[in-house]
Amino acid sequence: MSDPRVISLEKIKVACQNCSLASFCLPLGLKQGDIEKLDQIVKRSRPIQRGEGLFHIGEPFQNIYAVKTGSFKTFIQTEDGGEQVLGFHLPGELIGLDAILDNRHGCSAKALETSSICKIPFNQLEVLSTQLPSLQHQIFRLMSNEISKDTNMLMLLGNRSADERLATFLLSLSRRLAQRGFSATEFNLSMSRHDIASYLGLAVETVSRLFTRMQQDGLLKVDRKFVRLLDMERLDALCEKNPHCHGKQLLP
Amino acid sequence: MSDPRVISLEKIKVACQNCSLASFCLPLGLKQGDIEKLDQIVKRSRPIQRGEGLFHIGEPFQNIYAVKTGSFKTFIQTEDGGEQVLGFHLPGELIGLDAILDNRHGCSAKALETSSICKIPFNQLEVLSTQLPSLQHQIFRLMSNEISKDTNMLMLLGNRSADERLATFLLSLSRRLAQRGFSATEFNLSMSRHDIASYLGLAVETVSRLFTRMQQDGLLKVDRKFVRLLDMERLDALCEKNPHCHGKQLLP
DNA sequence: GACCGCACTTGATCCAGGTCAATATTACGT
DNA sequence: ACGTAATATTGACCTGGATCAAGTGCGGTC
Repeated sequence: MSDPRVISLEKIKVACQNCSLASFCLPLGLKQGDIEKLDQIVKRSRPIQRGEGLFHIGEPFQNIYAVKTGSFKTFIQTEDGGEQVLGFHLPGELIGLDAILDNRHGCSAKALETSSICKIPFNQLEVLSTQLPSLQHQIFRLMSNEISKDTNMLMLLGNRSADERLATFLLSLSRRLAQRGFSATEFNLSMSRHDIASYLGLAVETVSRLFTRMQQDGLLKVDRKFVRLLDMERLDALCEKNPHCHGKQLLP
Repeated sequence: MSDPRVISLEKIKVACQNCSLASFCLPLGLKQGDIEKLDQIVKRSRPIQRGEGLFHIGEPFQNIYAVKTGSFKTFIQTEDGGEQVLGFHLPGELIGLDAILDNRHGCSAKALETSSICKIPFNQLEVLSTQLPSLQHQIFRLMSNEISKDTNMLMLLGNRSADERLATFLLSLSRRLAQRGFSATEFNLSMSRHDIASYLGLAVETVSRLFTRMQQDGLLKVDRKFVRLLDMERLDALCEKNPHCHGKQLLP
């Protein structure tokens, strides 16, 4: 119908009503009419290039962000010039929830690839959520999820070996991608080895060695950014062998 | 006036209005009348003995808890019989916020000493907070605080040495106790060495050795559970030397 | 297509902190 | 007061993963 060379503005302006991520994101649990009200305060932005920042630590807090496409990392700069990566954010996940308390961002966020985002002015969201109990409930749920995600991460960093950490990380990505309709066994890592290492509390060299060793062991195949998980069984075993989490999985 | 041998029921039934913790806890920012409404859904409990559990991982989520006196730890049992400690909770801090998402507790909580708590049915709190915007706001703030607390912990576990971790932990305790009107330099550790080690991702032996080494270095004095911080300067230096957090301090 | 720069890999070495084992100290029940 | 169990300290040793130091290969530029 339309010329495929022309970028459709419709695609950028997808409303919450039609968004495929609605079932992970703020609209979950809302009635049709309520989604429309939410939709009116959401600002959809032009694409964000790889490496471009979303907000910087210390900046005043105005908006929370929902990833629409692509991926982001949140991080804190260390004084020696390094970065501590705090999290990776896939479509449907919210960024900025840690800033409510002191009205200032507690970390920085930047795009790992060309991405797009929905921007939601938090004070408007707060007002709206007093009017829509199910919206309030969903915000509570998402914040609660953020908290349990972090505590899982604590478990990971607190008492797991390097290979267990990497396996857990890969399976977490796999699961989140699968939820969003992508392949659970083949995907591209949008983040660098450095980012992965920092996130998992390891050295880059260790991550690199682990990838090659896991490949030798037939657990996976890795080529640059591209990963194919071959033996989910044994990868799972690496993750589950430790904590007795009553069916909980580590990492979101 | 009253017989001192008789335990005053008044003391147990302190209402939010008179509670000294109101400035950390849910009532912060509420008008007098609104505090009274909050007060009506809060259930105050009999004292809880050391070692007694508050809730157990996997149990259905009904209430959130605010520590009134004493202290608690939250933790997850590992299958080898050990525990991973997720956090310590002082008066005015909330427990259970991670359970909202899947309506089940994601960790267990138990008292570290004889303690008392306020129990708040979460669904009633949710209803009330749609009516009281400032209550909703305070819940958002407290949850946000929980998130940034955890991300700070990630930084700590991700890239800090053992002595930096212990120093950070001690100063965090010190600051939180001072906020609550206790001494910043002298206090009792209600948790065991084991708990501290688990929380900081270290071995018990390491924690023990660190205490003695820090004592030799004149940083502090430790006798069993009792700690006196002697050289705040150098303890601070141990914490701040690493991350460039724009004035943020690690740990709550 | 040749040069450059950066991300990644691989190898060699080292050490912080874990593990194992032997006391020491305290808390607690009888 | 005593015995037992839990908790904490101390010492000796070992190892996982950090650090240091070369390579290697890919993507971008002119």
